[in-house]
Amino acid sequence: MPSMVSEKTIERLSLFHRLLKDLQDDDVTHVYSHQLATKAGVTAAQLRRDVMVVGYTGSPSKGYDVKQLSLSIANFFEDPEGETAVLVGMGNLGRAILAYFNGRRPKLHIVACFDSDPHKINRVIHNCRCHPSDKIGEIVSKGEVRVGAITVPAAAAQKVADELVALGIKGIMNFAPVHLKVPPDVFVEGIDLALSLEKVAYFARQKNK
Amino acid sequence: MPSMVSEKTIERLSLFHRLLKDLQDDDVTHVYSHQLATKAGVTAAQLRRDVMVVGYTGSPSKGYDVKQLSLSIANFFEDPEGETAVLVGMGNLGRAILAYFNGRRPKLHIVACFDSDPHKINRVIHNCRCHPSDKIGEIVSKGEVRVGAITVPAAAAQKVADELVALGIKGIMNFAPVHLKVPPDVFVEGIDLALSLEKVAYFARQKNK
DNA sequence: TTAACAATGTTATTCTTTTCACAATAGATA
DNA sequence: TATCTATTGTGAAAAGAATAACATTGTTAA
Repeated sequence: MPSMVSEKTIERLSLFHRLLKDLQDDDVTHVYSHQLATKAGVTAAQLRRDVMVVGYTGSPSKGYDVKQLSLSIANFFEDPEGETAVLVGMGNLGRAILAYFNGRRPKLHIVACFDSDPHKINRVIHNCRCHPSDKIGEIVSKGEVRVGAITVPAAAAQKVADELVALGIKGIMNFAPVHLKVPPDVFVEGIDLALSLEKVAYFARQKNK
Repeated sequence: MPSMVSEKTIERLSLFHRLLKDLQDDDVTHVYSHQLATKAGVTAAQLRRDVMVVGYTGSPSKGYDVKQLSLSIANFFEDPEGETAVLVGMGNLGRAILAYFNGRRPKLHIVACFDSDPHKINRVIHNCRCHPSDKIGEIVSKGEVRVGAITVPAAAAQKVADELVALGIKGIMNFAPVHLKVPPDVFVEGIDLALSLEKVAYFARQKNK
């Protein structure tokens, strides 16, 4: 792979991809950068710059061909058949995440989930049987899954992360409010709801003065 | 108010604040920038730079006084008694968010929640009675609440946002996968789980090559 | 008392990301 | 066909964020 594409750009491309799919559903065939940009909440210049990295090029008069650009982005992302993932931590948040992803279009499918609470073991929640947390290594074979989500309490998160890494997982969505230490070949996206809320509250206070 | 502090800095300060409270619970009285930085997953230089904005200054030999710095950050954030918020959308995610915030330390408390599904109306979930979505304006008086969370389907999100804005809300956590159009005096934090996951999957693929 | 040390506060530098600006271009119009 | 218009692709400039560097300072120890 040539150059490293920034996280921000990947996020936006993913967003554009979704919007383009929506447009396709509405049988729209062409779209201008500023139209798509408005939907995405970014500037047209930014969008064009992002589109550069996928190599697709539009027409000055017709704008972008919706289908072609969508295909180009998908091709850039190169995820063939839908990805699979595991989820550890079947609390309120874990179950919601599970429902969120396994409910809608099965782009990504959570194939196994885990919890340390014996009461939850073997219960089937949203098409997913719950296994004991300490059996991850036995149930999921190494290299089988590339993505994991952690929705356990903060105190248990690092241990879970270590196990996932040992399993060969290369990408982690971490909902636990702690910084995870992982090897450099593992990508961690931290989603800290309490922090986000704190931020919103701060700027909300700022705004009404 | 003097200068505008960046979102990133606010996030990190909030994180430091949390870590400092944990340290206080463990009766730690002093901490060095590099120690705290390690826990937070940032560099010491960055931490020191962030701490500058709150005006507190540590000692070259003892480092930071945990209690004092914590207080300084709290003071900088200037949220007096705990903030209140409303939540719209009592689906899986909405309920999880509700449990997440109303369960733990009641820094922020969700005081009212709403859903358009008649079956959910008047049910009490996690200490919160569910009201009809179209009655927000009647139940919450204008200016009473500054923060709102949106966990409704994408198609309904903008309408809900408009109502919240009319209510005088200045900060929104938006979990719906759409860009919200709001006046410039309203802050929106978009939390798009599908997008985050897409990003994690992308980098996971990148990492194992 | 003074020198050595280790950590801070802050300035300067580097790096990254966004915005600006405009030449190049494809189609529409006369 | 030639001209006009609106949009793209992209280099250059600007803005923003992270890192590095270092003078300053309080404490310890000889």
